[in-house]
Amino acid sequence: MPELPEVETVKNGLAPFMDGAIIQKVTLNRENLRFPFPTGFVGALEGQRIGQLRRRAKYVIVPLASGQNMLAHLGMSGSFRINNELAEGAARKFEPSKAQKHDHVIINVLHPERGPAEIIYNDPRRFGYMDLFIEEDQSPHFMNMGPEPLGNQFSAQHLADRFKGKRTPIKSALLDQRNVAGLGNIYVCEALFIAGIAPQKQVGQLVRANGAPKKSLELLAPAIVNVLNEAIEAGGSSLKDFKHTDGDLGYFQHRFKTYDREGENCVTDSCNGKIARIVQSGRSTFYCPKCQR
DNA sequence: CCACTAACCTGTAGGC
DNA sequence: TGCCTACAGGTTAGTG
Repeated sequence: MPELPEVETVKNGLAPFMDGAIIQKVTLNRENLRFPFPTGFVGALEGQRIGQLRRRAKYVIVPLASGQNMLAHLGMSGSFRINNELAEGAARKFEPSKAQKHDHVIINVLHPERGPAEIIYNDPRRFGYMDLFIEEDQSPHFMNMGPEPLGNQFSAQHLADRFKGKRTPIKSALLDQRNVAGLGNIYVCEALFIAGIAPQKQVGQLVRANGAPKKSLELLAPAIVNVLNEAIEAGGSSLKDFKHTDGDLGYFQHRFKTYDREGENCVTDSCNGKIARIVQSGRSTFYCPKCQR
């Protein structure tokens, strides 16, 4: 599930309980998720004071006083939930939460203001994973990764540089984390709709001979930024009060213009087209064949 | 290097 | 109710 906006929301939901807290105990209910936990994983975490949580692409990063960082990728179905006495509906005195199916990791933290909490990672499909790293640019997870779409390294020109002379369909190119980090199936469909670009369009066709981005590519970069920012805002509104984060972090409702709307009317006023679904490199693409060329 | 497929794993929705 | 198939928000190993 989680793409950049969801991971940002998860990070923001965890931060009030984890930033500045001490990790008291880490429980692994199995020895691997998608990959084995790294050797010494529990020892590297227990006893550490946590710095300020951050996000890179679809990873939540937990900095530790030791200089190491823990990272978590939620895969398709990963989520965190928080058990803390401040959370709505929780017992007044902190007590361990009832175990649920697919709870794989439990991190007990003690926060100086919010007291003890359990941070529980649940992941039915186990496509998620956790790892440790010291330097971000030396970690294999980040080494070849493209820029943050919400950072200042990202622009239409950056995409033009990556796309020049290539014949990859734009849909696949935007899912490729080396071009731009953090996009997934939903927000790629949404951004292409906003920019009016057909998902099959070959990326080289969006670049002029002199290497400058064509008009539609100029529209795409801000479309990506806007789609992500709006989704983050929608997720953020569900977190306004951390007392309501008792449930899962990782899933929130958002209205999409194309995603999962096969056969429905295009939302563009002047368009009488219907949203189509095609399959590109094994994944569903939703788009309006009339608006997107 | 490029483009595509299969694979990882479990749950759920829909057809019959 | 049950059985079967298709599909799900991500990544990566392998193929040609």
